[in-house]
Formats: sequence, structure tokens, C-alpha cells
Amino acid sequence: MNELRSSPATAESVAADLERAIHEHRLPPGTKLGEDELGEVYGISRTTVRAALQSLAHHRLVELRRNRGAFVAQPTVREAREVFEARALLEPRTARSACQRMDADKLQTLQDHIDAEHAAIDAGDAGRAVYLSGQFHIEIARMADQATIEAIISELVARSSLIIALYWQRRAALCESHAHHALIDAFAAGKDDLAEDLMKSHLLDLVTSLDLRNRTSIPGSLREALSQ
Amino acid sequence: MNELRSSPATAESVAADLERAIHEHRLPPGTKLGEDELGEVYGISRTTVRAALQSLAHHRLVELRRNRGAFVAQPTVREAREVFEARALLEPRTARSACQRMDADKLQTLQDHIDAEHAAIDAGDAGRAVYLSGQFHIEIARMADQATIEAIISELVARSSLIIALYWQRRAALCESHAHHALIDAFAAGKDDLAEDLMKSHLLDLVTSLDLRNRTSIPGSLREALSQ
DNA sequence: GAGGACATTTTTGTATACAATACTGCCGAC
DNA sequence: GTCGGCAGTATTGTATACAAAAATGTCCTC
Repeated sequence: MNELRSSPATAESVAADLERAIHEHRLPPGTKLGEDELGEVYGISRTTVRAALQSLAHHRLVELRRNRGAFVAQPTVREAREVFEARALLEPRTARSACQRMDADKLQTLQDHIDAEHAAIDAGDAGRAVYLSGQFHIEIARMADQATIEAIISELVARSSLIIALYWQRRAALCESHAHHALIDAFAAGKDDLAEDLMKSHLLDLVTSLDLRNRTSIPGSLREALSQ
Repeated sequence: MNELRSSPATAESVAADLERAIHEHRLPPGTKLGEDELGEVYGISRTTVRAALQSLAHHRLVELRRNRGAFVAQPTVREAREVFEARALLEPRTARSACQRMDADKLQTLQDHIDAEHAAIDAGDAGRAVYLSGQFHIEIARMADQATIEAIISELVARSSLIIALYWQRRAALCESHAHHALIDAFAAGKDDLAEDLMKSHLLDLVTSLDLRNRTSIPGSLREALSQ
């Protein structure tokens, strides 16, 4: 995406670029992220690449194996459950707070998000739709005016994106935006109790839409290659 | 602490060492962490030091200012409130889960923690007492068998340690261990509702024991120097 | 022909050298 | 006397070079 930017890429910009690529499933779980390769792509040295990879590793988006290199993380079934457990503790109450601080501008921002989501779905860009769907949750946390919780949710949303890439069973791609619509309605009506409940059940729906049976899709990329 | 270890220090060990030093308030908020200086102390190059500092920066324990260097973080009053807001969302429910999975071994582990805490207090080592007090909370999260939530709480506890260093008003140093005792009792009795409530009020007590008035102790070290 | 050991190659881990940026002290002008 | 600019110094940011580890491919032995 940024191969030919004028100023040299920084560790932060590379990390952001990679994070987005992972988010949008252009870099699927298990992908090897070679340092030389990335350095060549972005026109920077391995030093800077390593800084970016370390940053992503701290967010659990890439796994760093000693003397082996960096790989796009492959959350286990257990991790998947845990991430949504954590989100279930944080997001409903955060949605309530956001509802209490809602105003016309914020409502419009959320509406724009949903519109962009729909546009991505219509364009057949599922990866981008997932990304935007996650951003919707982060935006709500931001509106709750809790920067710390927002940062935590951002991380969990990013990991959720990986989880969706691994465990999503394509049944109804549109159920999500319906839930998001309902949330906006609750926000607009100022019904904070409802917003909290909607978020709670929305997250529950998300988990149940995943295929988290204890099959062996956990470990390395070899299993995936064998199953093809 | 590790100046004369046989094998060379790794980025991880340096990060752990620094984290502990920050935890125990041996490195107070605002302390400059020069790369050359640290490299000399641990007998490693700046490359490794930088990796450790970046790791700590991701956990918000140190602040990285571009072309300025690394400093032990100085959470603002706002951040302090936010950190405890997040803990209030996560820890009570986690204490409940831990209670439901409690057994004799785990109870003993928690009791040992408290004993160590008391020993540190008796020895006048307040820094270590704060560290152990934090570990108590992390241990509970671990017992809830939620690695993801445990990691989040670990980060919040570490930041809480900085907040305590900055905003703690020394009144009753022993109120904490009393709350921890009460929690153990609830665990032993298997009263998960009580455990959840106790954790909730314990966190509330912690916040109220801080001096979070909007005084100007926020920004750089200059303000602190002026007030002395 | 199969298995294991060794050498090769590739890739990461670490240190060092250079460049860029910000800070400190000095000097001159107003 | 104070303010503004300028040079020197120190520290971080980045790149490159070297060392170590792991993976792979080849060859020899059984």
C-alpha cells in the first residue's frame, strides 16, 4: 500500500500498515513476515522493521518465535473464547457510557461508519467490512471518553479480526450491521439500558457465529495446507 | 540487580528487571532511562536496551518521546481514574470466576501472598508491599483461568503501581491487606457474590485513597521540582 | 532404498558506526 | 540587561556488518 511514499516509512507507519493488512485479512493468520522481505518492500532497514514487528507482537497480532521469525498470529479456540469473554466484560458498560454522552455529531459519525460498512459489503470487500465493523466498536469506546478502555478494546477488536479470519463460518454476513443499526437507534433514543443489553447480546451473537469446536485447526500452517 | 549475571541479559530479562524496579518504586515516575546508561549497566548494546524500552512503552510503563528518550511514565489524574475504571469493569467479575474455581492449593497460594505482603510491610519495604499487593490481584485473575483478562489486568496493575507512587496519600497503609483478607475468606467460603462485591468495593476504596484532585502534578518533572 | 549425519544456506540476534535531532551555553545586538 | 540567534555537545534514530541459530539439501552408510 505504501511502497512509493515520498518520505521514508517509520516503524509506526509500517506497524499501522501491517496491522491494517492483517485486519483486512490480506495477511492471513500464519503468514511469515520476513524481516528482509518487509524491509525491501518498505525501503527501510531491518532495524525499523523489527521495531514494527515487536509493536505488533505486543498487541498479539503477530507471534515472535525466537530464531524463527515473525508470523501473523493464529489465535487458538481458547484464546478466541477468552477475547470475547473480555469484550463481554468491557463493551456493554462502555456502550452505556457512550449512550449517556451521545450527541448529534457522534450519531452521525456512527452512521457514516455503518454506511461505509455497507459500501464495503456491496463492493464484495469482506475484509474491509470486517475492519470497519471493528472500528465501529472502537468508535463507541472513544465516545465513552475512556481512552484506557478504548485502547484495550482496540487490541481485543484487532485480535477478534484474526479470530474471525480463522473461525468465521459464513452463514449470514448481514446480521452484524443489523445489530449495529439497533445500537444506533438505542443511542439516538438515549436508552442506555437498552444499549448495554444490545451490545451484550451482539457480542454473544458474534461468539455463537464462530465455529469454536475443538477441532485441530490450531497449530501451524501445515495443518491448514493439509486440509486443502 | 542483575549487573553480574553470568549469561548476557536479554531484552526480556532487562524489561522484566526494569518493570520490577518501576513496580517497587526504585525508579520513580519521570526518571530518565538513557540507552547508553542502561546498556552499560546490563553489559549489552543499545539495540537490546531499545527493545526492552519499547516493550515497557507498549505496557505504558515508560513514555517514549521522539528524539528525547525514554522516561518512567507519569500517569495523569485522568489516566489514573481511567485505569481504575477499567479495573472496576474487569476484576469484580473475575474475582467471582476465581471463587468458583477455588480449591485448597489456590487458597494457600493467596495466603502466602498476603503473608509475604505483611513481611514486606513489617520490614518497612513499602515498595515491595505495593508490588506484592498488585501480584495478589494478578494471581486472582490467573485463578479465574482467563489468560487474556489476566494479561490486561497485569498491565493495569502495573500502571496502578505508578499511580500509587504519584498520588497515594499515606493514611492507612494496612487497609489494603484487610480487604485482601476479606477476599480470601469469601473465597474459602465459596461465596462468589460476596467475592465480587468485595473486589468492587476494594477497588473503590483504592481510588478514594488516592489524591486525584486536579492539581497540576501532571506534566513534566519541572512542576514537581518547583513544588519542592 | 531408508535413515542419519554433515555441510550449506537462509534468517534472525546483536553490536557498532553514522546521521539527524534536540538541548545547552555562549555571544552579539537591541 | 535581556532577548534572539548560533555553535557545540549529547542523545536518540537508522543503517549496516557480523555472529549465531535453525532449516534445508546432500551425501554417505547400513
